Amino acid sequence: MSAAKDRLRLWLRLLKVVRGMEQEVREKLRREHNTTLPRFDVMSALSRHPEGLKMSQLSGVLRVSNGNVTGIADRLSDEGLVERTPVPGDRRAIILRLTMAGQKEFARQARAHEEWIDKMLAGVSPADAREMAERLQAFATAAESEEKETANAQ
Amino acid sequence: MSAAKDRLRLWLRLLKVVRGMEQEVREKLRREHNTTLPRFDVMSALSRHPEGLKMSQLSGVLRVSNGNVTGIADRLSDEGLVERTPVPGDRRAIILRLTMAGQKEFARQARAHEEWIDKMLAGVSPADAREMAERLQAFATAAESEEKETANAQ
DNA sequence: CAAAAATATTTTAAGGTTGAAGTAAAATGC
DNA sequence: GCATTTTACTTCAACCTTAAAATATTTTTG
Repeated sequence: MSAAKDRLRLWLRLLKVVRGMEQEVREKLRREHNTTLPRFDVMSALSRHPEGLKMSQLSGVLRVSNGNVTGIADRLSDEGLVERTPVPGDRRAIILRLTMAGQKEFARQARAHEEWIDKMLAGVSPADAREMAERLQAFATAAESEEKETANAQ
Repeated sequence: MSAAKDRLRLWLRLLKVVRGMEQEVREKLRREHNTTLPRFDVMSALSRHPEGLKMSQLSGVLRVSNGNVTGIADRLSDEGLVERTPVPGDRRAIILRLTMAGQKEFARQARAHEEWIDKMLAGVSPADAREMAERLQAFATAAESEEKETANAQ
């Protein structure tokens, strides 16, 4: 009976902590790097795929809509941080890739980002961090399989 | 040295879990209740304050900008779910309050919301939920005092 | 092969979000 | 008391976000 309340309380706490930290990251990105979290996320995904990603792959990885990525790519492209190149053999598709300038800029941002997080979570010991990460991992996979089951059940 | 990496990993995991759940909640609110998370949040805050809240109190509680609440209140008001009443003695201020219809509608939504969360976190035992909530609480307060210290240091 | 279906992306409309600028009213200071 | 500052709120411009519609291209199918 109270299980639901305990879980709800956990959820509200998670939401509060994550939103608070996220807001701080957004503000620092804006003030210190003149960018936004969605832009950072896009560049981060691209930096993990130096060969570039198709628009649809990118929106898949980031779990956002296609149209969303279009707009962000437009703006990053205006600033010369990413480039669009055609996919040989499929004239519908486009590959998005960090430019040299984009790689450099992202490296700077990522360094700062890691420091911010380290400071924000300074109260969590590395061991605790590893343990909690593992537990969250368990949720995530459990939640996903649950989701699939529900989807299949319909 | 690797402490920063451990904390970063924890952060990315937290972000992933919370974003995933949040997205699911958003979608369910949209599809099953024809509303949005920000609207739900506003109504939730108002339901905890039956006497109503001034616009500025509301944006303070929700930690969003003033202008933000204005827009959401406009739309909720159009649908008759909240009402604005003047504050006697201060013609600048406005009290926002759930209407009867708003209270009823929010009660429905909150019931469903609690169930969704309970299902999503079904893999977490009540005891684990309580323990994690407590730990997160510790972060939050630690992070806040850290923030204040940094602010003071400048 | 031509019609139909599927795929990749962009555009659009509606809402959410912010910081900054604008308006109005109240409080403060001289 | 009146000028200044502060407070409460709204408006604005820019960006993020989505689902749905529109475009263009490729694949499938009859």
